[in-house]
Amino acid sequence: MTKQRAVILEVIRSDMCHHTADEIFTLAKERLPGISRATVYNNLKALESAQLIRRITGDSLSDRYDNSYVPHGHMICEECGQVKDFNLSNFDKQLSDAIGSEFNSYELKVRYVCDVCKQNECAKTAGE
Amino acid sequence: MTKQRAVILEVIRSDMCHHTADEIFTLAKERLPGISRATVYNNLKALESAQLIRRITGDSLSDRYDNSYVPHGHMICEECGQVKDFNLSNFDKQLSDAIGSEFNSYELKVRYVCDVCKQNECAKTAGE
DNA sequence: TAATTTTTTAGAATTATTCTAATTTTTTCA
DNA sequence: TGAAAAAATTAGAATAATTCTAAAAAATTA
Repeated sequence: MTKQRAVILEVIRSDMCHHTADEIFTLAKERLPGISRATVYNNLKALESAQLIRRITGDSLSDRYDNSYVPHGHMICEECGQVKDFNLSNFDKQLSDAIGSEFNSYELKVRYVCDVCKQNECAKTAGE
Repeated sequence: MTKQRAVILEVIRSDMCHHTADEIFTLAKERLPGISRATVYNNLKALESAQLIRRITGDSLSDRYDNSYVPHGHMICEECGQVKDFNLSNFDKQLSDAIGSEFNSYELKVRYVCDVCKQNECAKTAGE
């Protein structure tokens, strides 16, 4: 665990946001000005192999990183892009039944419009 | 519906594979040698907006396209990369309950090892 | 401490995708 | 039908995320 790796992990754990590699690079740079982009990418990979974080793909152009390795759902607001976590009870069992096999992990993303944006939408529509 | 768009849609519908944009470009080129990459990308977007196909993100570096717009699960073998479809019954209800809101779509990917690869793995292990 | 291994760094290279501007095709409707 | 307008296509340049490379630095081992 080098100091670069420690800082990267701290950045990811410091809030509930699901940051992109580039955001993590920027945040890590505040504490370790000399850090290089390649180091961030290398360590994100290493941390995922070590099951300390989880990569979540496909929300935007760039991948994001979750501070928990345990699979769970992500709900993504289509208006503001905010990502929240959620859980389904007994989902592992349900999933292995459905695919007829054990599995290693899953990724579940739901696209919706969050309450705040829903209100704004109504406001916008009403104003027209 | 231009002839380029028709060919792209045919390519996607011609088999059960979930092709990448680049594969679709190559396959479309066989039938329409002058077709351009930009046309493929433009039309994949247009076809998705028209709800005729669905983009699936994050399986590999490049996005893939599904010949059905209706959300369903994808099970991805971690060894050979093959993608299969699967369904969960009553999943829509379960999902909206879990997130406490209606949603627009979801994406569910399960990583596992398919039967064929599982056997090969055993064979490999046994041979060592 | 010396030797070896691992990590980091800066920047080049690669890959997927988007953008641009010119051209072609399609559509509209007089 | 045919001129005008709108939409789609093309080739290639531009962009953005990520990976690669080779040299330097740091950490580990003996």
